[in-house]
Amino acid sequence: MSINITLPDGSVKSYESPVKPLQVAQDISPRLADASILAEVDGVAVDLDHEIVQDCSLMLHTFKTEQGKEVYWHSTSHLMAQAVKQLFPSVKVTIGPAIEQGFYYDFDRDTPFTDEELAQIEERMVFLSKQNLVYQRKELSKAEAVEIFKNMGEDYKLEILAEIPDTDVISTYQQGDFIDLCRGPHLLDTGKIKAIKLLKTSGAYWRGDEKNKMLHRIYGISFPSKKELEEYLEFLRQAALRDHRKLGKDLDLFSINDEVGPGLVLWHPNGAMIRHLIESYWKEEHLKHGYKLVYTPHVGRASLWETSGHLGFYKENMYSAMDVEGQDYYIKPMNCPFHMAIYNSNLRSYRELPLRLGELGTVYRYERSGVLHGLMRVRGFTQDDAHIICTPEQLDSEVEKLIVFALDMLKHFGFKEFLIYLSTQPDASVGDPKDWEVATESLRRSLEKLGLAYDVDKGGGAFYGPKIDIKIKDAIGRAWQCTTIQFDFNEPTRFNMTYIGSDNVQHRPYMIHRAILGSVERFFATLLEYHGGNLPLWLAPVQLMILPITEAQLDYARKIEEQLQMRGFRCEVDTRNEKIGYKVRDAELKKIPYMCIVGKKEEENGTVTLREHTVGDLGSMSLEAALEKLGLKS
RNA sequence: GCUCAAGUAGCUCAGCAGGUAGAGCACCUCCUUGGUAAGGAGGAGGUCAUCGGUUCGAGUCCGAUCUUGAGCUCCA
Repeated sequence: MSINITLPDGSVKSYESPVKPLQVAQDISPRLADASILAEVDGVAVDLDHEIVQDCSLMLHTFKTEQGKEVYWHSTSHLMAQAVKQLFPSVKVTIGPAIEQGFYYDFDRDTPFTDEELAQIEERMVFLSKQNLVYQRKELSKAEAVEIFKNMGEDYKLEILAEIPDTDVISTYQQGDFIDLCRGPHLLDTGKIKAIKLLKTSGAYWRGDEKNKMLHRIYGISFPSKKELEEYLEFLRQAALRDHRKLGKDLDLFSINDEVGPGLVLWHPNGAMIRHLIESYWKEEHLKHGYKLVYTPHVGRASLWETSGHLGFYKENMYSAMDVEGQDYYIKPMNCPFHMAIYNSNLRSYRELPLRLGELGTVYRYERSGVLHGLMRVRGFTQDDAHIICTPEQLDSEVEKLIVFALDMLKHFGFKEFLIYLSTQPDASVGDPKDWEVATESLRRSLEKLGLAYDVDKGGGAFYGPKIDIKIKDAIGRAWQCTTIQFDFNEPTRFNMTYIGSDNVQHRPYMIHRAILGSVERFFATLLEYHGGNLPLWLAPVQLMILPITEAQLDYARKIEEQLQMRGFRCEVDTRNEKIGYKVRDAELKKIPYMCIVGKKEEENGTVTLREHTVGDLGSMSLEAALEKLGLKS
């Protein structure tokens, strides 16, 4: 009898007796064996010492793959739990999964972990990793597992066990004196974990439910080499430099003021200029794409919000009512009811559809104080909102056009990587199941037709319709949701929206609620972080700073300024009585894309010397030549 | 909202066994008129988040409130 193992490249290795993935790796190359973390046998993740007894396909994962990292970090979280239990025996362990970047483990104890304790734990982890403790898998019955964790007094593990069917086989992993309930797989031994860093602590509710006890969470990360850890820590430092809150302060773009109120943004002149440029571009593009721009009020009567349903399903996000001559008015958390009202202001014909109503609409939502975050999460923000009202026949082409429009617009701002999600019907939802089917399929068809890769978020749609979300990938890998394309089966019915078809009969239109940038605030923040504050020329609030060498060139500098302004460039003259090096440094720190240096030589020759931000001197040239250079970049 | 941490000059931060508040940068004035990332001198600027308490005396200790940060939960 021989066992044939098919490798990912299609080649087959044969063995005469049962074999472990580690041995197969060893036979391919010792380096692979050393780097391997787990194996996938016929698509099932297993430990490297799992015995293969029959023909199968085999794939080995190293730290390079997602699964490899996940297992590596998961094993490290066990190591951390072991260290914590050794140092603080009275602490109870709960759960400790791998996350996107690293891992965490939640512990139950009275006080949070201090920085000193963190260092202590880290030290113990390093000590334990050097012991090369083997992660031993054991399979047992539920009753046996309950017995073990009961003796250990690990109540949380018992709670998890209680939810597992009695007949299931339970697995535990033990390294040294530490045993944990775990499905696995895991690393072979703790020695594989070479570089460890515990990053931060925080509170976390047991099972993520705020009614439960607050546990103490420790976040950490680990790598197979010190070098990789160093690189990661450097990456974190770079991320901090790109934080839009820091850039916003450094570049004087916006502020949030205590007295004005948390989550309410003040746009300073430079930030406002960038926003103006974004919005102008947005409006132009929407007009080109057949949208009609509208403006709507910031408040509306209670009855409007009753009709729309917001007072029913969105009330906890709305500010309390204000009294106007005995009537309740609410500040708007969304723009849609107003757009619906515009639609309903006339009897509509199918000839008018699709009707695309767009607005940069400022909305106010109550956000719990703990969730506010710079411009990413605020209480007053402007959505680049639009509602597309169309006939069922127009649905596909509208969705398709919309996706293309959204991606084109995001690309224009420099973004290159996108994550696309299709969210389907949740358990609790309104609308005809047939409509859900039609709408979801329309979304899916469009994505497929455009050849876009997407993930399905099953049951992740809004209660009123399925949606497509596009998230932008940051230069440092973080994803931020911008575009959302949502079907709405709720409001057309609630507002009794209709159109007269060619058959002279009233029909209910389809309605798509969409935002491409999402909110101007969040988009602005993402844009800033993505470019690290070095905005492309067309978005720079000041595109060019004119720097006279001495005060003698002030007049010449002003003349250059005038000519540049005439040509539509945003420029300023640094008139301060400072040396050129000082002014250059200042313009560099302000991340102004270009500098125009004018001294005696330039004035005599009627030229300018151009300098590009972060690049340096571009040499002397005529103003025309300089303009041409700038024109090409804009 | 919850847990923990923090709030000192416009910015970045120091200060403490409780004894009249400090630096650098930025700002203002003067000197310097200079060639691509900081020339020099001087000056002004703070009810140490707010309110209350302990104390002869509080930026420093205690409490409450507000705000910020890291998370949890929730979302554009």
